[in-house]
Amino acid sequence: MDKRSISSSMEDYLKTIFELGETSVKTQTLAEELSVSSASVTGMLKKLSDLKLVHYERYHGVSLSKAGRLIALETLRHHRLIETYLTEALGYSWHEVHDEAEKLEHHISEDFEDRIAELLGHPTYDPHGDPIPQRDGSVPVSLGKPLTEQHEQETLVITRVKEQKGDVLKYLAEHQLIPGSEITLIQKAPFNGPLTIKTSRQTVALAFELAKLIEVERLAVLDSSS
Amino acid sequence: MDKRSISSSMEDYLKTIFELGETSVKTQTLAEELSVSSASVTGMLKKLSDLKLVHYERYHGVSLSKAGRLIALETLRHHRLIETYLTEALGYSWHEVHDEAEKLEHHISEDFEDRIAELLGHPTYDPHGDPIPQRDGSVPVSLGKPLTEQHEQETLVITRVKEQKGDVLKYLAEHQLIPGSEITLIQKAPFNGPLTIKTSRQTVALAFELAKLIEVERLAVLDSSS
DNA sequence: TAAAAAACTTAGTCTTGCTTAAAAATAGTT
DNA sequence: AACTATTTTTAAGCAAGACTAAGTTTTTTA
Repeated sequence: MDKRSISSSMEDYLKTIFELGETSVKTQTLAEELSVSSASVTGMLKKLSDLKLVHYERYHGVSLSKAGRLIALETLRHHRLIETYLTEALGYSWHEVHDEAEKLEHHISEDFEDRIAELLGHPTYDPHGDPIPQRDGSVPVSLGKPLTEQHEQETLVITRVKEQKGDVLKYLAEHQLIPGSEITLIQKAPFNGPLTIKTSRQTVALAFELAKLIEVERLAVLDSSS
Repeated sequence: MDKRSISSSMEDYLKTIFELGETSVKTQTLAEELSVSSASVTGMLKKLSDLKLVHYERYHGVSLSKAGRLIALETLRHHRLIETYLTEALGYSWHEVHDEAEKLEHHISEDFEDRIAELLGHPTYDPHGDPIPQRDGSVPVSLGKPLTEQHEQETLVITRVKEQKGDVLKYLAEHQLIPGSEITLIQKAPFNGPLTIKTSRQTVALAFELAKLIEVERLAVLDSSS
């Protein structure tokens, strides 16, 4: 109940559990994601469990409780609002915002949150196309599907890029692979091989693992009525 | 040398030592200012001394080293730039900015600092009239003198209000007692009694201790040669 | 289905920054 | 100059959050 008793560290754990999926999350996965030892994760999960923020059963993974989910969403909202604000108001490039937001998300007040949300016109997606959780705990839907699941020759619009690493994002931006861009999937090499993509400017080949992180929507459905 | 090894707590100590005066600062004074026990202060001073950030002699107070002073100024620069930014860009009132800045000052990057400084036109004073240390370590001069040192009947301009408490600041703002305002010192009661002040709107009486925190400049010197 | 491998937890430490209580040094007073 | 009062420091310990090493439990594999 008392939000003041939740540390930055706890917020990071809760946020990460949320991001790793609605289903049960394993100790090791969390450890890797948070760059921390498994033993540290176990220790923290016990603490979060005592606070009723997670459902945790020894040896069997963890998932968020209702209360924990709210804190995760709040933290994620901070993160994504800050990323949006840095981009829109302070002229950051999208590959520069993650680290700054990662620190600030734990230290802004609700008042600050409200003010930047207001100033940005209550955005629903951040510069990466990630949905921004709303104050009421709802999360805007993401209609896009991974690029890897699309058919060849289809014309698509990028809706989201689920990558965090600055250098990768910089590379993608240099090739116009950002939300809103129109692309055509030229070829998918077999055995999870690279995907060849045509942008407005050029043709690029993307590793399967990277393409999986790019979500797209079909530009227009033309084969059916109207 | 490695700035990453300086904690938020250390930054607060250094900043506070700086604010408490160029001269040697006592353990107890620091303890009160930081809301911490004297024993904690002693412990931290030993650590800061090992890092060569302060000159500390047991039982005889502490002062900043050159390196410590730079960190204090950097922290103070963050604080005052953030206060200015919150006021100018996010519509905060001056009595709301302190607490927010107090948290954020430890967590913004140099990049963020540069961007907001640029956006604000490299300001030299914050909304309270406090000088904003510059990146090179210089501090803009403050020419004002405490209201308590002025003569009666003098017309003055407020240049600085050295108060932090939100409720007091709110009260002062409601009476136009903010930097830039023109006032006349009507009367100084003897024995450090209250001061009577005329603003553009009304006449107010201020406790001596509060008036001491208000710095002013004479509006114009008319008695000497052009 | 039992042995080997992998994943997870427990136990014991470390660091930071804080606390209280007791001891030591400085300052003030007569 | 000595005694008391004040200030400061030392000592011991706590809580958070991390670590390593060792011990369990679960899963995989033969």
